[in-house]
Amino acid sequence: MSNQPQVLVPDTRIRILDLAQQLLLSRGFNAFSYQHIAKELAVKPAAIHYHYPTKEDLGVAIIQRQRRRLHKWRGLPRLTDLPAQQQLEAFFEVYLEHLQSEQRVCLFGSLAAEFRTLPEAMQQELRLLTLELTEFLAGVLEAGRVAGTIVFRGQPTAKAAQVLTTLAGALQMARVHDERQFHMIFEQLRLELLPE
Amino acid sequence: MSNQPQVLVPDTRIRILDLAQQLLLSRGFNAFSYQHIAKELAVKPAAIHYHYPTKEDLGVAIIQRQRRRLHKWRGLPRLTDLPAQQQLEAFFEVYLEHLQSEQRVCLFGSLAAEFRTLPEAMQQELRLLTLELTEFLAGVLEAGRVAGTIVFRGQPTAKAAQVLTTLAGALQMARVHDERQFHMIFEQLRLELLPE
DNA sequence: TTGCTTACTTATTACTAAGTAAGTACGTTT
DNA sequence: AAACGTACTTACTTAGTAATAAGTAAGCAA
Repeated sequence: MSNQPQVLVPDTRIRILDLAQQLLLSRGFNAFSYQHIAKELAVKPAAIHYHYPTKEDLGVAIIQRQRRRLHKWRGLPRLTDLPAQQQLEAFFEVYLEHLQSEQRVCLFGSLAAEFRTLPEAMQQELRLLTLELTEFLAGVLEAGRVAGTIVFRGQPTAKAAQVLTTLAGALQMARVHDERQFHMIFEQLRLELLPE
Repeated sequence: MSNQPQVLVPDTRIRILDLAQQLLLSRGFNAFSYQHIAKELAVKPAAIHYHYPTKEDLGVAIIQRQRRRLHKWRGLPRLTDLPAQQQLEAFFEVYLEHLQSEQRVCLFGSLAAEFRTLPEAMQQELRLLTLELTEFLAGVLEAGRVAGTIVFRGQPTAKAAQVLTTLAGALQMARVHDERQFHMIFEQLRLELLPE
């Protein structure tokens, strides 16, 4: 019996997933390889295949983990106890973190462009992720409008889809240009949704 | 001297550029190869290298042509003679054509995701293209607000950047889901900018 | 201690990528 | 008729790609 933490070096399986996600976000799914991962983690490419037999498996695992994280986050009392406009602020905060993280793109923004080259299972997972995101955001927007703290015209679902694509697009803009472009778009969004 | 049109079969150079753009838009820059183009055009890959020595040259040529088309379109009297809100409608029309064209993505939306894997010259061209687009759209929006036909809050440049990224994101959304998603976002945009 | 599992490595297969050098067919110019 | 330029093809190199098969070292379980 040892009181040494068993996970001083985190599970290779998770380190692979973390790095793969990082590479996916910064280069796209078709522009990273098992060799990239292997080199960085100082293992052989075959070791990656051991944990994720095919690249499709790896891609699906990345999206599924993000979906699990969303489900968990969405249900956190720390979040659900907040009024709608603060839930919206918290949601925006996630995108600001994406911006800071030097990857500057979300899963949707990263995978949508090469969508047609993705394995079917990844396409399906990505569809689910965006549906769940839209559904969540639409709920927040609707509650905020009822409470009089969030302002918009039209259907909550339509507005949610618009806000989501704008945020994804704004992160892409930040990558092509710089942070200032993102903040410009971001503040425009806030100005319209949350006027004091 | 023949009165037969010299370009019954269009220049291979142009056919390559057309097909490469189509492939770029539908699969992304890293997911198409000279072999794809060669097979489709029934020539050898080396023939593509003859016209575009490197893939970077080919990519740059695609973006530059799009910039030239924008410059030309922007200056057309048929467009410049219109009032601002109809210029905006004409601009929207271009994105609706993108949607119909079965590629369902614009150059920005296609290249932003894998931006960091692109050759420097392509990055520079893409920056120029988006700057020119934003500048044009900001002008239209400002004129429309002055004329009282286009409605928005904040700076024209900020609003233009927001509209542009929303349109790009909406096309990506259409690819991941379907046309209905695009129209939802698109109508939301029109509802806000052009209320009757 | 035997058997089995986990987590790999080594070595290889089959394929695709971009790019190049040398040659050729053909129409135009001189 | 000779020379030249254009637009290719043929044949190749170099470097990567995902994936698999076979082997191994360490640990646990009966």
